[in-house]
Order: sequence, then C-alpha cells, then structure tokens
Amino acid sequence: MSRQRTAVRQELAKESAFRSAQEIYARLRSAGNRVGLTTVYRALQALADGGEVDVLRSDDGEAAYRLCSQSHHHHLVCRDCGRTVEVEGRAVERWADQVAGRHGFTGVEHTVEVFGTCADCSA
Amino acid sequence: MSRQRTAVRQELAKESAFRSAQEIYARLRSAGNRVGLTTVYRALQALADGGEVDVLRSDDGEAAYRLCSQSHHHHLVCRDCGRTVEVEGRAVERWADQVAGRHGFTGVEHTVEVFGTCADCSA
DNA sequence: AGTGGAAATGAAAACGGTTGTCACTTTCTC
DNA sequence: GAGAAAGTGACAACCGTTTTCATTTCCACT
Ligand SMILES: [Mn+2]
Ligand SMILES: [Mn+2]
Ligand SMILES: [Zn+2]
Ligand SMILES: [Zn+2]
Repeated sequence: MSRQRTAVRQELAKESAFRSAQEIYARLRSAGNRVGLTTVYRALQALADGGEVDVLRSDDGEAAYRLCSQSHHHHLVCRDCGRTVEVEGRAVERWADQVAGRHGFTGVEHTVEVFGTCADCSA
Repeated sequence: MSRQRTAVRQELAKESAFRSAQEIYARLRSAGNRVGLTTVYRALQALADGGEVDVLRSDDGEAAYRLCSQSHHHHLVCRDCGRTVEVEGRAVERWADQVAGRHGFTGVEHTVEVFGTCADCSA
C-alpha cells in the first residue's frame, strides 16, 4: 500500500458521502499531499475492485466513490442544498428481492435514492 | 414535432431495450434518415424532459434511453444481457414517502433500480 | 547493505460521450 | 405570404476518464 493510496483511503474515511475523484484529488492537494490525479483514479479503481469502496454514476456522468459501510443503506438527498441523510428500511429490501425473484432474477442488487427538499430549504 | 424528432421516437418504439444516443443515430442514418447526432441528443433530451423516455447511466458512463410507459415504475435489469423488466410496487413508494416525511423532506421523488442475472443468463 | 525485477507514479496526450456555437432552414402564427 | 419562433447540423469545445511512457519507489532475495 503506497503513501498515495493510503492518503486516498484516509480522505475517503473522513466523510461518508459519495465524492468524485476530482474532489478527492483537490482535497488531498490543498492539504499539501503530493499526488497525481491519475494516481487518485487508479487508487479508487483498485479500492473499488477490491470491494472496499462503492462506485456510483451520478446523473451528469461523473463517478462518485464512497468507502463501503458495513450496513446496507440508502440516501435521502436534498435537491437544493445537497444535505444527505442515510436511511434504511426492511420494506425496500424485501420488495427488491421479491420482485426480482418473481421474474427469475438471481444475484440481486439494487440502488435506491430518495430526493426532496429538506426542511431548512423549504422554509 | 419535427421530422427528426418523430424519427427518433419511432426508432425508440421499435425496441424496448435501453439504447445509446449514438446507436440510435447510427440506425437512423443507415436507414437513410438524414439527421445529425446533435439533433438526436436534443430529441432524446426533450423526450426525457417530457417524461416520455427513461434515461439510465450505464457503468461506462454512456447514457441509455428507452421509451417508457406513462405510469410511475421502476426497472429490473439483467447485468449480463441488459434485458429490462418494468416493475412497480406500492411498497417502495410508501417507504420512500414515509422515510422522507420522517426527516422533514417535501416534494419527494425517488429512483429505484434493481439489478440481477436473468433466468436465461444464469442458465 | 546491495541488486534486479515488479509495481506504482504522474505529467502530458489521447479518448469518447456529450454539449455549445452559430449560420441556416423549417415550422408556426397571424 | 411575412415575420417570429423553434429546430437543425457541421464543427469545435468541453470535461471526466484512460492511456502512455519515462521515471521512481517498493520488495524479495542475496
Ligand atoms: Mn437497499
Ligand atoms: Mn421505464
Ligand atoms: Zn436542503
Ligand atoms: Zn440476462
């Protein structure tokens, strides 16, 4: 594990939100860390391959990375300010498994994101 | 509705699978249809904004488009062959509304995608 | 310690899907 | 029909990501 990869992992550990490679690169640099953008991409790729981080495609095509949390959960995101709440619920999990099983699908995974306007922003 | 947009919609109607803008452009051209790639993108964008087509980000970052039925629904997608089943379920809808309301969020929307290996592909 | 091969690094260039530009054409409205 | 509004498309720009390749770092084994 090189200095740079360790730095990327540590940076990821600071926040539980999904963040882009470029954002992580910028933070590392502004913290005085000497690292190249290419290396950040490679580190994230390697961590994703090893199952240590989740990768998500945002709507604008940018990839977002997050350290894998042990418990499975979803996100409630404010459209205006971006505030994110981590949520979980048996109901969705069961529904996803059932609907997939009903159609003969195996190895089921799912993505669920809920969007809205948070209390602060609607005030 | 221009000739080109009509052509894009008709092309989408030919198949129920998700297809990329470039693929639709290529099909239209090889069928002798005079249309520009930019226009195909704009037509798909307009159809998506109007809720007539679903947009999906594939893992490689390319956007995929498909005509969709007008009622709210979600997708069950085969990881291997891309086969897609439209599914719906009260359970998810209720869960999304509840979890958002519990955190004071309003104007709730959500995205739900279920992935797995379809029966054909696991055989 | 010393050595050699494998792996990692990073600046720069290339890549590829998508979007912006702008002169031009088509369509709509009166 | 005339003028306004919307749409078109070749081309260039954009931007996140990947490839390249010369250089550096790491590491297993003396
Ligand atoms: Mn879940
Ligand atoms: Mn659909
Ligand atoms: Zn907010
Ligand atoms: Zn399949």
